[in-house]
Amino acid sequence: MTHIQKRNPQQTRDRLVRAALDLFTTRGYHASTTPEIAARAGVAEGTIYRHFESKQHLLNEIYRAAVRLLLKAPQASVSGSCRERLAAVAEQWRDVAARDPALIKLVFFTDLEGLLDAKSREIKTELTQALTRIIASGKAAGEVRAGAADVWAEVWLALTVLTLGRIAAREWPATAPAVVQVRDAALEALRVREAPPDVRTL
Amino acid sequence: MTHIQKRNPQQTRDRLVRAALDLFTTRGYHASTTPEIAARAGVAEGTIYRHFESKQHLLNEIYRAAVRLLLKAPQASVSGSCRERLAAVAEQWRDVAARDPALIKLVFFTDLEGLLDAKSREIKTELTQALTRIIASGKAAGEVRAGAADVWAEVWLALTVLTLGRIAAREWPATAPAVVQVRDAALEALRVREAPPDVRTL
Amino acid sequence: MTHIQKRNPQQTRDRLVRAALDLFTTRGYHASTTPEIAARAGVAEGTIYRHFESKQHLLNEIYRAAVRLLLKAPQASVSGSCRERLAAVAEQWRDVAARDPALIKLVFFTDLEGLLDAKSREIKTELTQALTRIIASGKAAGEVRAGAADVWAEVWLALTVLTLGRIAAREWPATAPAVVQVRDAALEALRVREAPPDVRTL
Amino acid sequence: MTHIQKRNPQQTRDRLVRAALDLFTTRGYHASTTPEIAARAGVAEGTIYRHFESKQHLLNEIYRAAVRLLLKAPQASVSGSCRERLAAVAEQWRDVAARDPALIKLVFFTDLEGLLDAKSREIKTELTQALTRIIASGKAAGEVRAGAADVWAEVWLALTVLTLGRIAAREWPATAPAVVQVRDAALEALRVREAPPDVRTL
DNA sequence: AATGAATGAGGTTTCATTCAT
DNA sequence: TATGAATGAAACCTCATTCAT
Repeated sequence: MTHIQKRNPQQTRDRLVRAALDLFTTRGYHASTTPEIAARAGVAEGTIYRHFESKQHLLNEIYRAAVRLLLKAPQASVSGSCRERLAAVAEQWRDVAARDPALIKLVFFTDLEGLLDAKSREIKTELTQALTRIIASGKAAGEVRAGAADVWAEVWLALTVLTLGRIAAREWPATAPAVVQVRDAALEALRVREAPPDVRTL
Repeated sequence: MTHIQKRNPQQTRDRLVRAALDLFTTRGYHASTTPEIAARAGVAEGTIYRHFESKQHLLNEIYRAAVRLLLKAPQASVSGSCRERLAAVAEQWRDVAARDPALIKLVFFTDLEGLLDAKSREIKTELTQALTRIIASGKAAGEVRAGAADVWAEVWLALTVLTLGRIAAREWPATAPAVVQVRDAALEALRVREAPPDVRTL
Repeated sequence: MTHIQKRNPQQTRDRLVRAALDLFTTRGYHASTTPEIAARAGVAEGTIYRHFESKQHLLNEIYRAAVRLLLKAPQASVSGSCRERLAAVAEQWRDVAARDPALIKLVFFTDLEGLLDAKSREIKTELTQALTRIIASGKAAGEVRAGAADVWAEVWLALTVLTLGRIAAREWPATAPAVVQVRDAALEALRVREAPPDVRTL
Repeated sequence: MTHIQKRNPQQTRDRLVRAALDLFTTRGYHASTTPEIAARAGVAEGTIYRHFESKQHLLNEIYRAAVRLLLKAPQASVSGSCRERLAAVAEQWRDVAARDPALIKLVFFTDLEGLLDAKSREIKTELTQALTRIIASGKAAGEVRAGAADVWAEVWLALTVLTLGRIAAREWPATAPAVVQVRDAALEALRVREAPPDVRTL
């Protein structure tokens, strides 16, 4: 009667993560049911609970993994001018959006109000903080227009996310003219310049 | 035994709309139950269905009313330079955000994936179209930087919405420096200038 | 599709209480499922939750009602000798056992470990306390053998409950010789005598 | 990858029995899950089913072992007066209660309604029968008050079990005054006397 | 004999909706 | 129009049991 599939447990977990990610980002969290998730992963419903404490824990684990992936970009980009560093982050994120749109949708386009736990909320703020640090250093170097660094971070993020959303939705290819238009608009908004010649070296 | 409240039917409907709006924008649609909505409106559960076909119809009616309200701003602003018109729209929307934050949250910050009907999706596109028209006219007048008008509309909207969200969340007062910073950034991004002197008039 | 039964809500509640009482005392709490309870009450499963917060609350409400009923006996019996008062309690409880065996089974023969809430545990101790008070007054009057009153209460209760169980199980009629045998054994165990003549009156 | 513990199979079985006994008597049968039992026994979930057909079989085997142990006392006590024999049984059972409270709890204080199989129910009746035989012989010798022997057996058992419960729960030490009080009350209830002088021997 | 991932029936509970009053 | 008890499908989750390893 019972047909037990033997599989590498990591494999099962991965299938569940993928199924949940896809459903959460298309239907939303509440509209994605555990039977659906299990069916899409090709496992029994109970199997979900051998790998995750609850549906909400499943969401949070996926969410944190996604944010952690996005955090790599600003964390890796430590050298170069502010402009170059922001460009590097945007480029890597566009790659993610093209390769795995669901990740982008989960982090930036899914309403997770009241579903994220403390750890998830914390890592989420790290994202804006990482951007704020890049811009703050750019300000110190005179590359950025006057204004609060965290606000500039939000401005840049809002416009970058606009692009990511279209790429993730396959509405814009990653190389569309609109992508360049928005990217330049973001830099223009902050008036991020190349580092000016260092006066002291003269 | 049953205690029937005699009330102006419009009043009852309004109370339901307000209750639903508040709940949808704080808890989200799925997490807001019809018993809760009725309780907050001070009516019986069944009363909802005297005024709305279903919970989803209720949402759509509220949504359309909200978008219609926001549409007033671009539709009213028919004269003046592009810069002036955008400024007028932003100002009116900031007023809305300060006065009735839930409206802003519903339209711009609530995930309504799969819940909106055709009519709602249609009126939503009217919003960006109205903005696009303003910018297109600005482009014709040479006030806006090169680039697709609908993309500029999205850029301006993304930054304006960023501000509205903070105002609606009571995180920024409508007159905060950050509001000015973002507003100017948006205009700078599009490089929206005052109308240049009309050569033909010389 | 849906067929809504209109009934007096109190009636529905009573039917649920009766169904749950019967099932809890025959199958046990855990083995009685909510579908079974609803079916036996002739209502839909969801109806349970309009009347009780949860299955466990349902149990506790029934439990307290049962104990409250049993408490009436010792509370009513305020006058007379200790022997008479205990006899009165036993008689009333035997009536309950004959009339509504499930009540007796729930209070004395169902394992409710970990299922009773604080209020229920509290009212349960009132039962032994009420008995202890009767015996303590008997001791003061010299009607009861030496020994801790609360222990005598437990002894009397153990033997009375033995009888109640058989009556409730319909194994003994309320008037069986065994009932008399155990009742007298209980009184003998405590050596509950009629009140001796009050020396002071001589 | 799988780590197989090599152990004496009897040892594994014993660990499972102990774990189940402990859990069944603290949480109850239904509230004790097989994963919990396995965890407490330090074995894998599946291992339970190498030693027992099912959870219910496990319960029944434990139950019968427990009753068998308790049966030793009345079966061993074949000589002496009725009073002495009952005293011997009680003493041995008090030892069990002090040494292994779970056994006492399982047999006398756990609701096993609907869980015991025919064999278990049968051995359980042997317990009262053994007591009944002791009392019947006492009656024949004129040591016990008039009344049905099986009822006296139940009376004596009810009071003895009262004591065992308190000892098992560590609420009374085995030598508490209350223990003596209840023991004597039981004997008094039956009016178990020392054997009267045998008239025929005069 | 032992493992433990997988199963799936079935548990409790929620909630949008209905309809007799 | 309003009520609110009733409905029942369906949600999330548990857990005794199986079986490939």
